[in-house]
Amino acid sequence: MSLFAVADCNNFYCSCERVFHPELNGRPVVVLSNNDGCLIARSEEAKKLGLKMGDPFFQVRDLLERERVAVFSSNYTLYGSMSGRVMSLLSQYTPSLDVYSIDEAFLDLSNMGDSQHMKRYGEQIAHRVHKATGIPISVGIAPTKTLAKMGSKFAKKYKGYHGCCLIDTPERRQKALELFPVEDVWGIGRRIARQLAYYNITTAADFARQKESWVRSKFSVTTVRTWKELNGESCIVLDDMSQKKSICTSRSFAGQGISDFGILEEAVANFASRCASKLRHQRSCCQGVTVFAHTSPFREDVPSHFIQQSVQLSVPTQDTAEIIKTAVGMLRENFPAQESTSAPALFKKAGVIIWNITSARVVQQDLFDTIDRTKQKALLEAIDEINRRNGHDTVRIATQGTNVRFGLQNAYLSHQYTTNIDDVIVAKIK
DNA sequence: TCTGGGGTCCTAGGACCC
DNA sequence: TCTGGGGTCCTAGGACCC
Repeated sequence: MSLFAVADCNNFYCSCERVFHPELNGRPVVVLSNNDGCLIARSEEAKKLGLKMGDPFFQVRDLLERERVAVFSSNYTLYGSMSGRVMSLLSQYTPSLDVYSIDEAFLDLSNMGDSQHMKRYGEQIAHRVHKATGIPISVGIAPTKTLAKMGSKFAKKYKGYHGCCLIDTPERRQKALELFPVEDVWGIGRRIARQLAYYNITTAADFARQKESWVRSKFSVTTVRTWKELNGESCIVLDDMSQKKSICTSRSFAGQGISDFGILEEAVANFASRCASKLRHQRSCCQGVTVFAHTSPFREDVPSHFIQQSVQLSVPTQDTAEIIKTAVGMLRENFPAQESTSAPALFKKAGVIIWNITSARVVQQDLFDTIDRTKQKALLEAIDEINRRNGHDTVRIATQGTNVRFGLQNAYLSHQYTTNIDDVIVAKIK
């Protein structure tokens, strides 16, 4: 009999900031996206003020000030490091840990004894993680991942669970399903929830009660799997997520946007370089490269422009220079010619995606290849090593430029408490 | 004025082949 | 006027996730 736990960090980014600002406990806190664009994390107090996920910062700024909400720019170095601490602790409680996202992981608890003891086990996990890292978490335990996710939401909502909700018996499952809105089920998004509402299906129990053939006829196999999981049949398998099948690096640009080709080219070169670096980090090569750039989708007063082009390379590569050259080449081909009469396109966001990813060990050679791949590999390894020691982009390709003119806006950035020696908190003893 | 970033899987439809 | 049938592969777009 299968049994899974999911451990979910509560309002993770906000909790990370609070670890180093304990005075913010009990107060509303929000964390902003890149460029301080919109809200991507809210503490419970902030949620109660009516602040929504994705709210544009400039629209809620007055409210934030009025309610004295603590505001932070996103600090991914800090969150990544705190996530590592949490995951490392969780791994001690299971033979098999699946890290699902920066703030969430599944623990396989199958064949680890009577499920009745698991309630206590889950509480221990929650308690230990909180005590050791300062991050509060919610644990859900059930025979399927979808039910476990449901459990973690109950554990988060009701303090009485002491951090862990166990949904093991059919009776408990039925009760939980009845109390749970179908749109909150893992795997049911806005679109499907709307269709279900049309059939008067509003709770998870309503959905679970339907016939499998009906679900199959109306939705895709993914939704059928969700339905099975709600009925206690475990069928969602997470594959290894450490080896990405596509890698994307993209940014929005602060302010008006970019109209100058040279600056956009430099940005794209840097995105391509980051992609190549992530690719080598997971010891892979890619054969597909996509570049895109577009104007703001929110502005109707200026001309909109979308650039997107992909290409398949003849030989899989992990070379920074080659990926930059490919991406920048496609950008140049598609960049709109400036007409003196009209205003230039203001590009607000751009990015590079690499795909068709394979292991670096088995690269299919091309008969007509003109590059000395062995020599190139040695060069890349040397560059990665220098950048690893001295900070990334110490050595870079000329197209990447020397100054970051499209720099991020992050006015409310906290320190690198856990990864930079100069930022480590100093304790004062009185 | 100011609206994130990075992924996965599924499906429909077109291209192409015999 | 009538214009096969079946299969595979690829891709774009949609839906979902955090």
